[in-house]
Amino acid sequence: MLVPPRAGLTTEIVVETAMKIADKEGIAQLTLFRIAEELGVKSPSLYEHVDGIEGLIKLLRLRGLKIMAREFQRAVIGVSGDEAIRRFADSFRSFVKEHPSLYSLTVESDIEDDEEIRAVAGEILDTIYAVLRIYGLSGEKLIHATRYMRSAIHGFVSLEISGGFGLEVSPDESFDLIKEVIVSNMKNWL
Amino acid sequence: MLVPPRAGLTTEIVVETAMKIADKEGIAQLTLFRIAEELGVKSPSLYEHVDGIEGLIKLLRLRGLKIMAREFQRAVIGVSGDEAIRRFADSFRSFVKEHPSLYSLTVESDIEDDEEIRAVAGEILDTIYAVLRIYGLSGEKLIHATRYMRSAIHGFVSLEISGGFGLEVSPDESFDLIKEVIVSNMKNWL
DNA sequence: TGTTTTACCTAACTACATTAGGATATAACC
DNA sequence: GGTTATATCCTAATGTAGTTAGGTAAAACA
Repeated sequence: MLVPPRAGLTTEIVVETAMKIADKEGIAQLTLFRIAEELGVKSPSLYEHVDGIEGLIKLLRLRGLKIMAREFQRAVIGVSGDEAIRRFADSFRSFVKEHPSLYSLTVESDIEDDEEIRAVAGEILDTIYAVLRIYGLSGEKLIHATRYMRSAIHGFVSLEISGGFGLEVSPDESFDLIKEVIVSNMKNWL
Repeated sequence: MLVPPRAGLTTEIVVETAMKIADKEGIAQLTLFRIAEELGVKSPSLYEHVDGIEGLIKLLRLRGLKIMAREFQRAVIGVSGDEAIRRFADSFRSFVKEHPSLYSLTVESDIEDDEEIRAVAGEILDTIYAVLRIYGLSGEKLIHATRYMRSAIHGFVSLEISGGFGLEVSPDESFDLIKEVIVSNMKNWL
């Protein structure tokens, strides 16, 4: 049959499709109508698989955090110290460039009560902690240093994807410098 | 008359009201209907004063940038060097806490073709340049250093307002440390 | 004072999210 | 294999928001 009587959707397929639309066409284009069209069904049918647009966005947020957690862990496996920081920063930036909309969703956590989301976010934090503990950081110092590193990297990539930097001067070079600044700050944290 | 026949609106009043709603109730509540209700008119009437929701948001973005430009300039008047950096950072954070929604609008510039917006954004950059030139920075070094400082401060405050930090460890203390890290980095920029 | 302009209105249209209820393919079971 | 049950899809209809068209009366002006 050219048009199968059932599309054979799953929550997984809907989330995957939503992710592609969000990252390729922007978050504004992410409507149930648009997703349904892409999947060859009508928008009310999606309610069988996701809990409305709100529920879908929660799933996207979780998906984004899971990908980040995985990529960050892979990035720092087998390395430590300065090189681990550089690889973490690079994998962070790569993720954001590949999934700009997904990333923006992961930031808008808004007092997240979802247990699973909290767990994956905790995994990401643990990866950072593992990297920074090599520098002798622990306790509150570790927390402050982590906040600093997250701020600098998140700040850079979020300004970058929203077009906040001019392009006459190379953003790659700026990012390289920022990585080195972070590295040197960790070597003798206040 | 209890109900005046004309509300006597101006673009200014509409923008001001929109700003209050956005910052107090969140960007999601910022609808023409909500603004009209607040002003005692019907939503189509707003089209006399602003160019739809899109035009209103552009005005809000401009308004946000103008306030920022003014506050940052005032913050660093009469001081220079380390203290100027600290005051800039503090006024940045204060603005974002007071106008979280307005701030988020200023970040989503998206290849802004608006000449006025570009001009005000340039003013803000000039203030930062003026502060950092004291450290002997110029040319590309100045650009890189500026990007670093913006990234760290923007990163911190945007993570902070979106609830990205736990509260067991004081965010104020983290921010104080970040300011000192930035100061020391400027003293011997790479 | 008469005329024009402006600021508001109602009515109506579009887009999107959502719910209710129905049809049938697919799966489960006998 | 035939019957039943469930799940997946549908159409129809509702609510909210943005927007446009066109009307009316207040305000500005000459």
